[in-house]
Amino acid sequence: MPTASTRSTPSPTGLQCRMALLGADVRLTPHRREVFEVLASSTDHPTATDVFDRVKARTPSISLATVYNCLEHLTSAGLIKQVHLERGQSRYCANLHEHVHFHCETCGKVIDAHPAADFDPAKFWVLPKGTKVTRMDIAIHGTCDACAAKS
Amino acid sequence: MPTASTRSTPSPTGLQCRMALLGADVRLTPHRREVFEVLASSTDHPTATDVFDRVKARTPSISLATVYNCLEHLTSAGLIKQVHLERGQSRYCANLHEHVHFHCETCGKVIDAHPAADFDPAKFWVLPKGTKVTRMDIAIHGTCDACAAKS
DNA sequence: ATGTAAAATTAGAATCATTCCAATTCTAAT
DNA sequence: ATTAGAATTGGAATGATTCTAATTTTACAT
Ligand SMILES: [Mn+2]
Ligand SMILES: [Mn+2]
Ligand SMILES: [Zn+2]
Ligand SMILES: [Zn+2]
Repeated sequence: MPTASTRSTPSPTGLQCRMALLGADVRLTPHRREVFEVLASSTDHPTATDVFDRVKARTPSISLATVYNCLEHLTSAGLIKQVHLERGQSRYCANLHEHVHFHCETCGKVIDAHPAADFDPAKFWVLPKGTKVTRMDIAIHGTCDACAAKS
Repeated sequence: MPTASTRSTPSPTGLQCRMALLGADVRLTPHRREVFEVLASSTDHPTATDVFDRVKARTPSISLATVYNCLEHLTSAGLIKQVHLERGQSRYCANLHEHVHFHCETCGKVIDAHPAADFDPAKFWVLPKGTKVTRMDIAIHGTCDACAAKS
């Protein structure tokens, strides 16, 4: 008869699926789980302190240093993505599908934008022969629907 | 007969042409000229302290605060561009042609990459109806020709 | 030329996201 | 139960950038 200490986790989390899928090996501590859960249930690309505040609601003892640490480990394992806009604080994103970020310069909202079906990015810019491209970082700036409507 | 203090500037600088072209109005102080000259003769996207060091060679009395100030004024007049790569220090670029930046992750070099002739960026990502795009920020990461050859 | 107000320049202090550090606590395997 | 390695913690350190308040320079009117 399973006791509290031996019961298995309630259900495979998105995190576990993700780890299996990616063959990532990070120790899955309770804190890292919490940080991931917060991020996976956010669509607004929170900063480290945003994540800190949200995790704190459920785990008041966690420290900001640990949040930074968790975000760093989850990121380098490829389980989440770090997002940079201009020189603002780093934001984090749990969406692993190929996508870019739209930033509304009026309200500050950051939303995901996915590439159209027929999109091959590498061929649109002229690079010196021999250059190897590994990754592109694309941010689109403008005004979101709601803000555009207001003006 | 023109004296040293009244003689006109030797020749229209790139900066003056640029100002006329853009209808920009910034006071053209000697420091701002120097900062612009340094940038216009660089292809490596120097940081503020890089610019500081280079200007200092010709004008040893200039301060870092002034360099930041000049870069800020030139940027907001649209005479130069500020460049952001990940969370590194801001870099600056005097190339006003539409272009993106290639960053070699091995040697750190940053080079300009211009769009292919038939390029219309706005249509490649799916954005919510009503979104207005004003600008895109694109960085390409990888290995430059020289570094790729070495490995 | 001289005086005046606005703008530029300066050194140094302040800011603030992030990283580092050293001490403590937790975890997993023996 | 021991023990080594990893995670967590609070607080200090870092470093690019911005701010401040004093000084100097500039543009313009007298
Ligand atoms: Mn995203
Ligand atoms: Mn450039
Ligand atoms: Zn908006
Ligand atoms: Zn290189």
